[in-house]
Amino acid sequence: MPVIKVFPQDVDRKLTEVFTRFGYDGASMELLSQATGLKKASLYHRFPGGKKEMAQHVLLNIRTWFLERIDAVIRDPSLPLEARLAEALKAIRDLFEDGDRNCPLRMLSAGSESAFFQEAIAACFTILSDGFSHIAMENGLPENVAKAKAMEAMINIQGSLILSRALKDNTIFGTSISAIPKLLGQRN
Amino acid sequence: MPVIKVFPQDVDRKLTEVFTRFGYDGASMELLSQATGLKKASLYHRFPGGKKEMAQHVLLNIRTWFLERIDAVIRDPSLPLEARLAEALKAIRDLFEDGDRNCPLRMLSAGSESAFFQEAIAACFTILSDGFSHIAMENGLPENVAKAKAMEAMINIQGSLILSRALKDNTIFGTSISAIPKLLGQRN
DNA sequence: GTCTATAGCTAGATAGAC
DNA sequence: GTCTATCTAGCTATAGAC
Repeated sequence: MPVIKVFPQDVDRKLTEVFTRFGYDGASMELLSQATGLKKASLYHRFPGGKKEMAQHVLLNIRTWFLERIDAVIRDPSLPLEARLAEALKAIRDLFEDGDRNCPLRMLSAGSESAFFQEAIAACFTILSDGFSHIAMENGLPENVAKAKAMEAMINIQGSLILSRALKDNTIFGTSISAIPKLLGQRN
Repeated sequence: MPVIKVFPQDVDRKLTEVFTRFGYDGASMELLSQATGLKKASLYHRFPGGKKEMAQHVLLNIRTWFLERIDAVIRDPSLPLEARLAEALKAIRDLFEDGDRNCPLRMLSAGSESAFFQEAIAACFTILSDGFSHIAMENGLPENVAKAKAMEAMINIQGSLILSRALKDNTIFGTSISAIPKLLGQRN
């Protein structure tokens, strides 16, 4: 009989899912308990700080995801430049399920504890921004232009996701993602 | 002694403010009561459907705002084309307080009743989209291009607002708004 | 480490006086 | 039309058995 019945990574996945779908205020302990299969008292055992600590933990996992699936890929010397960006964008499509899934960073950046999460959220966006900048500079753009284009790419991702979901049309998201390589100076 | 102590338009403003700052789930009846200066029972007298009806009412007001401050301005024949767009963009800067204020449409598009509000939110975005398209076509762009550029402009507004607030840098929002006239085919 | 049970509070919502 | 007072259900969080 194992002591840990539910694996931490499964709990993490489910917590992320609930916060992403319902936001911080909408993610009740009851929902989090049902999704993870752990009773509320068990969740408090793993996260003594309660809901706030769970969300913070989710944000740390997302940061790790950005480091592994974006930053590391974009700086992987074993891949050609175009393939690195293609893989990073593939990861982003997966993260947002081609427009079906909300952005967890955005969902946690609103709500009653948003100030508490601000730093962790900004850190994730900065990883992405630096990655896109790196690509743009490798594509020959000067640093200030590369940074502006990287910001534009992030704006397109966030904005297109919102409009895709508001207008129930995922092609908005798909089109925006497809335009990013050219935006970052990639020549076809 | 007036029967109505608090004017409806003041109540509407405060309700909008609370929903915009805290989102649907974060906007408690207590917060809404304190902000409006009306006790909870009085709010229920004005909005028998409770919080859901208040948010729906807020969305109808926003739709009116878009019709008056965006649609009417953009189609105002007494103004030159560039001035119409400039005034509409000024209204948008005001609406979002140059990046300090969340988008009420976005804040209501997430949360436990998001499906209920979806149609009203999409209607507002459509007014803006049609207005931007109109400008772009008047600037000589073909319809399909105009529609794509209009969508891009809305994506830039929503995305830049999110990143401005996440990174605490309102120049992101300002820069994106400034770029919209050129995006919609305006020649300087 | 997980559970049942429950405390203590706040949520949305209502009754009825004025 | 607004209020005080209150209801019930849900919330976050904890105590203590196993």
